[in-house]
Amino acid sequence: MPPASKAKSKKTKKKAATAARRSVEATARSHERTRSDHAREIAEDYVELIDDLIAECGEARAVDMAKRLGVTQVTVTKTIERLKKDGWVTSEPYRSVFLTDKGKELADYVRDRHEMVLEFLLKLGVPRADAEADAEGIEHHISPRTLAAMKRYVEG
Amino acid sequence: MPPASKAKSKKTKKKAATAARRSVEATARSHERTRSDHAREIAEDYVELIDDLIAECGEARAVDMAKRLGVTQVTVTKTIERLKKDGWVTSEPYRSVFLTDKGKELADYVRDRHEMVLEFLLKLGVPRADAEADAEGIEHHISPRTLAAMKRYVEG
DNA sequence: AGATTATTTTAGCACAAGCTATATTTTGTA
DNA sequence: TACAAAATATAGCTTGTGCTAAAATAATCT
Repeated sequence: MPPASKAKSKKTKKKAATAARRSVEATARSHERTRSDHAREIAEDYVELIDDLIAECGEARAVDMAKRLGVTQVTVTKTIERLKKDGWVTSEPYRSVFLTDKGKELADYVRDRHEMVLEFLLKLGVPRADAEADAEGIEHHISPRTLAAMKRYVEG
Repeated sequence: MPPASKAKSKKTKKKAATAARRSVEATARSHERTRSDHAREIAEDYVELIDDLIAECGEARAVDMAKRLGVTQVTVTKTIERLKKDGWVTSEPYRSVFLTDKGKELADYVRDRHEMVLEFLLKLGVPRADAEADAEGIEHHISPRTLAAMKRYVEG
């Protein structure tokens, strides 16, 4: 549990400074992003997983996705419906799931980004277990420019 | 739009390698985390904002929170109810919102982490606008150990 | 082929976060 | 002090992601 309850003095001044530094509009904008991008994050996770499963097993079946994602197969099916609606995947009843071209593109991008973030954290000195866990969480929020900066750090 | 459609060759081998490297259990575990931590993220955002508003305006009112978060006041009210239920804040009808001790602790932790992540990205060479946007997204997923590594980088 | 097993679908529920429209309460001012 | 404006609350809807239980379909194995 992070909140370690220490270092609570002389905070007030810092607070005001922080708040003043960024415009209200910018704050609202980024929070808007945060809020509604949850669906996009899930799409990214699914699409990457589907691509993995096709590479490993030759096909992506709901039951395997459910196992890997730690959810029920019903949840997978429903989400797949959404992804289909949004043009990331295709699937026929009782058949496995395939990526559209758009979906493949996303999967490739997501995988590269994931690997880069992980490498970056490792090189930064984060223990492997934490690095893997954090990479899962933060990968969705890494902009192309931040990704580029990470690449420079890893390669440089 | 990130997926840039290039570099799609010789991916297949890499995919299998990636998938094999991490255990199925570990993957499921982290996805579980991803899924249900959305509520925690929102709590962190609200708590930090409430703390900011109290520091700036003397009190945290729903209408100001709504403005900053880019949502309606109704949404704020409902979320505040949830936060109250979870012990982060207190509030009386038609009055402003206050943090519990637990809420203050969280706010302090979150603010420090946010500032560290932002400083880190800036030092890494990410342009300010991107750094600020990305910090909002990734801050919730930074474990204490990754935070420590960032601190070392910034200070070292 | 037929029965069993595995998988997928359907139906129906909960909860969180979003919205609009409307009612209520507080606040500020003529 | 009463009235208008501002803020908050309530009612009721949507969407997305969870769940369980039960029905339908596909696969498998004598």
